[in-house]
Amino acid sequence: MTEMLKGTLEGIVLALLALGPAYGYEITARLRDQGFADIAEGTVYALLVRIEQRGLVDVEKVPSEKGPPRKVFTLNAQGREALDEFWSSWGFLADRLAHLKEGPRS
Amino acid sequence: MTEMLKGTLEGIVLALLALGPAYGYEITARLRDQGFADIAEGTVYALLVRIEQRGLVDVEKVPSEKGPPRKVFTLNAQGREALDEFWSSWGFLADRLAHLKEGPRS
DNA sequence: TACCACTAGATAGTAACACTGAGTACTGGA
DNA sequence: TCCAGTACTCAGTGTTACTATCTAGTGGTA
Repeated sequence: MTEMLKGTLEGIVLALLALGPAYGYEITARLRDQGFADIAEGTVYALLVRIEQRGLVDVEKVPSEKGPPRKVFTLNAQGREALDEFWSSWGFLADRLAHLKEGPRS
Repeated sequence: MTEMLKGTLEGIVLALLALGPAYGYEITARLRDQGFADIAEGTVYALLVRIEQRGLVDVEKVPSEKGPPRKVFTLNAQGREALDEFWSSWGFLADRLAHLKEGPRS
């Protein structure tokens, strides 16, 4: 399972960010709500650093009433493009897998 | 895309083997037929070594009319169990992703 | 004969990614 | 004072697919 997430988790986070800006801790919480209960915080933050460095998100520091300032991530144009590519790849894979699961004609 | 295959490719190969015994070269060809055009031969052989070492397949050497002897892989009980687990994990992931793609209620 | 294409498999080294585990920093309540 | 919750960071690890190269056997062809 953990291996299956590779590459996919990034797409999932991009999809979450497409719904609106969010900060790391919040994204982790949303992932848990979505059923991904056992994804480590460290994993999410590392992923966010990656997509920031690749320029897929805009970042803004926002002070928090509780705890250290939040790093709010907003999906930008490049990020939306990456998300589209992700959905395309995912669609291909899901389609192939669906064929394999029942009746592999062709 | 190549990252998204991690973990998934193993399941795909197990699913192919569930259709009947096959050897490496044949599996590579089948993958290409299935649309996975750019999967390197070396990748498939390495994967087959892994699933053999984990005891998911039975192996038999069969002489070939053309070229060196073939290593024919047959999915065994443990392999079928692993395949079931794979479909279960895949089902979960595909379900979550489908929710995310359109209308993320919950 | 010499060479090439096809079949068939093995292997060493690399990059990407998620995980573990620990740490820093700030707030408010018991 | 200590702990729980919020919020982020970082070093080190294991798995996996990729690239590139190599060995080996058969048959066809220049």
